[in-house]
Amino acid sequence: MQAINDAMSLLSGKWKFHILGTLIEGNTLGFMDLLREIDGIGTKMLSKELQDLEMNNLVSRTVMNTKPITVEYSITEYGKTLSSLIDELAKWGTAYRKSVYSENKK
Amino acid sequence: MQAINDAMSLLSGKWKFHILGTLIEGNTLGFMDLLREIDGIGTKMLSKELQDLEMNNLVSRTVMNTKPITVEYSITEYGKTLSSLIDELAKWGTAYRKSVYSENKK
DNA sequence: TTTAGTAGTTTCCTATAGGAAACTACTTTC
DNA sequence: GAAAGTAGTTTCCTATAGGAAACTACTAAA
Repeated sequence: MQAINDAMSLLSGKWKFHILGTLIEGNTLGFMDLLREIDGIGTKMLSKELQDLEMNNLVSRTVMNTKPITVEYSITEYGKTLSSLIDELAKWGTAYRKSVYSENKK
Repeated sequence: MQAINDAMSLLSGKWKFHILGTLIEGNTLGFMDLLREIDGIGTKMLSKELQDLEMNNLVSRTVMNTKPITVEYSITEYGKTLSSLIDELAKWGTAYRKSVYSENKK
């Protein structure tokens, strides 16, 4: 059960799963891409959470030599080990949403 | 990705996964059992989180006709649909912990 | 030279999550 | 009748998570 603590210490917060999920399906995205794709997140949180994820080697950050400067975020090989977990979370969430919906129809 | 929001709205907080994991492996436990098994949790949080989980039909609460009164908490059938998710989370956490350990040995 | 795009950082604020400790209430045992 | 066990609730407090808005800094296009 301590393992759950370890996992959640990296994945806690409102946005981590979102960011990871978006990067897993989108492969590489810029800062603005993420800001647009992740509904409701602001620049401060996105920046901070990306730093967290980068520190833990779940996400890589590459500054591109372009004008204007662009930055590419992508999921690392290590980050990909979370794919099935995030898939299951999303699947469960979908099923839950459906069950609430059918409940409300009664 | 909205599905992740839905899932996390039920599972957010420091203790939900712990409680669910403990109930999945322990089957039925009393309030004091949970308090003893979940390291660090206090009565207030345990009580509040159990109420949340019960409201969402993930955990069932049964008052037993004993003296002194005892209450049995157990995972519901619906709650069991989270088993594989929690398993994977724990597995991932274990692997992560091992990788940090071997990193520190270098 | 002003506008718009890139990628953030900083400041200020508030809501809430969560902890510690004390308390209720009831019963049985010592 | 005091202590210890059941299962919580209540109060008080603080740390932090997270949001809004303004700001930096650089470049290209208009």
